[in-house]
Amino acid sequence: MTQKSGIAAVAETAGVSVSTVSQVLSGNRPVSDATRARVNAAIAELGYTPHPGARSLRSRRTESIALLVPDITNPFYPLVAVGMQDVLLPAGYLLSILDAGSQSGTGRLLGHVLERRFDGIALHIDGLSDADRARLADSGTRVVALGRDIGIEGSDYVESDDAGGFAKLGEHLLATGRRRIGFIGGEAESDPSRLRLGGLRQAFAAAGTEFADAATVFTSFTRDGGRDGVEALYARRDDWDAIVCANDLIAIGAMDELRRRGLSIPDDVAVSGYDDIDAAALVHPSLTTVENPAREIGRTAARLLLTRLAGDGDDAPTQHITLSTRLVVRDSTTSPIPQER
Amino acid sequence: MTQKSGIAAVAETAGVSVSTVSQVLSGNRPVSDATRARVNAAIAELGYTPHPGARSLRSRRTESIALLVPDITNPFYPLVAVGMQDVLLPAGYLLSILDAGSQSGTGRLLGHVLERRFDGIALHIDGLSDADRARLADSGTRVVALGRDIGIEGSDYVESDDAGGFAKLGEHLLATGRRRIGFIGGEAESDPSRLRLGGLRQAFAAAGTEFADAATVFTSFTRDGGRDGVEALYARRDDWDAIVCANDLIAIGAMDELRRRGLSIPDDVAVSGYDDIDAAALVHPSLTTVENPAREIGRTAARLLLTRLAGDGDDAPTQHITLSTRLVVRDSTTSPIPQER
DNA sequence: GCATGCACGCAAAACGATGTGGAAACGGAT
DNA sequence: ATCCGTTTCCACATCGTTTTGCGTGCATGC
Repeated sequence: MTQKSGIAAVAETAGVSVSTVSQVLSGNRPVSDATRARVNAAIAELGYTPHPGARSLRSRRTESIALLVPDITNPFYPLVAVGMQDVLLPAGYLLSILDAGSQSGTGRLLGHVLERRFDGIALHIDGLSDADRARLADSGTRVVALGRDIGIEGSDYVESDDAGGFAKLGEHLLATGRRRIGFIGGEAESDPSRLRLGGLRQAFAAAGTEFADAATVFTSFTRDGGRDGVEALYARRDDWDAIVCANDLIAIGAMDELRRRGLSIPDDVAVSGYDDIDAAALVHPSLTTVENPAREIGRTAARLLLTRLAGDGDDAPTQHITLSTRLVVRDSTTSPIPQER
Repeated sequence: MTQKSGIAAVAETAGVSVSTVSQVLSGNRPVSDATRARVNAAIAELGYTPHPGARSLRSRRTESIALLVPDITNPFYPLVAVGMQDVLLPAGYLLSILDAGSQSGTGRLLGHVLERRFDGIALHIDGLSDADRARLADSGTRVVALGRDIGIEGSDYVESDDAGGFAKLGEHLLATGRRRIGFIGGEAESDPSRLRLGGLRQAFAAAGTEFADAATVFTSFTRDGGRDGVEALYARRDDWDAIVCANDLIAIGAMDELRRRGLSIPDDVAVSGYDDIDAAALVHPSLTTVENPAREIGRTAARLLLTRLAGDGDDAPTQHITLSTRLVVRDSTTSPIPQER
């Protein structure tokens, strides 16, 4: 008893060759029904599982995909993950969610991720350094970007219509008489923050309304960021009548801080967010926000990756998909000031 | 130009043998400083990354660990993940978060996970079927269970002192005069639900107080579960003065449904949760709950796994760590009924 | 000057799969 | 019976590492 292991053991108990077992497994070549049955019986009997290392060594594929997010405790990202999994699992891929811990943690984690040779990587990262971009590009790994273009040759991306959503938000603020608007963005000058602010400006421009130029501060996409943002804004002036935040977590943090300062929401100042995470409907007052179709973003990204992985070609042109967003008006912006002209 | 790839290419440009390169990489054998320097230079020049498949093929290790959770959109789990990552990343392990989608999704995902041959698996799963338990056990993979014992030989587990937390909660309810208490648990008869309920009963027993035997219903650990739970409870009787929920999501769902029925919280009925997720402080009224040290659970679990993986022995006895919990009293249980005796 | 011991490197054998070129077996047509 | 085309299976090379067991060359102790 030579105690073979792996596929060799299966081959032995089935009384066939190693390659035949492999054929049965992969279906790459036809195998007679009788042999196939014997092989399958042997596999079941031994409880055999192919070794993924050996397999990927030959096939250069791992059948697994990574989702790299800046902060898994932001409830937006788990939804994206679930969306991706909706599509990937049925296709036989395993999705690994990797948490960079923060925007700046990306670089550290990227090394680990590339080493693992995932077949594809979905990135929801705002500030990608040039060095990291280069590492990604010549790793040859398929990349799909979420939320913004990542600037890598041949990598598709899917985003939400941030500008459109904020334009609708702008109209709404306008209609309720808000004029002195502060904006709290996420990590330094990140594209999403700018895009969102742009939509807002555009709405005011379209209405030809005078617009006390939105003061903007950049912090981080967290509750703490929201608190800091409010402090920074009120250090400049204290007559804001609306504070627009680049995501819901910031908005919730901002509300904490505004309340601490004795301001009433929405009577003194309106607050709005972005994403429409569950908590947006739970806070008091409930938060006006723009719905960001997280799960659909995940699904779409996964489909883009699968398409690229299947037709293993760089042939197809880069795809860029924009999902529409929806304004969700709640209490944090509604009640006041229908006057002024 | 034979165009070697991988370690062989590195060996060639450094002018050493393949094994020497491997030695430099792993540090398993001493290498002279001069050679080490040349090898490292070659590695940098070629941008070489070891192939993880080939590596794991020989070494039988993947340096990656999986965390399997029932529902990644429950904010409790991302915190656990972050805690694990705190410990694992510095140790050179990559953590993959895998979402089973639901308690029942576990089995489906488990196959995928075992195929991938992670070095270790952290499981936060309540109802593990016997078949799955068997698969896990004879996969030989190191397993650490979170929240409860998983019943696998040699697998450690870390849990929170659920019963203790609920005992404190019980005293609190008692002190505020609550007597007719309903309990909404998670997935059918799951251990955590029972444990938590047990702590509650114990507190009442200790006080020698008459206790309208807690009616219990089991649904799922989600907001929807909370709504269903309230419906089920009120189908039995309608004079509850407190509803204790097995986690915060259930509690939040329950509050939605109670409010829909025109009941006032906490005046008509008190509501409590478990976990102390962010949302617990955000809902209105803010939710009394028991703090579950998610991040610390993650850290502890990771340490247990690492210990097992390092001293590759089944020698050490099974470890069982209980983390203490803390009652967090907020508005959802406080105001009313300090009378009666 | 000769055995002895160290420090370094190397060659070669795994590890467990995939996949290609052929060989054997089998029929059907001539 | 011979020939030819299919079908079905196998041997073998290959993927990129890790890991032993051995050579070297050099300083050391006598």
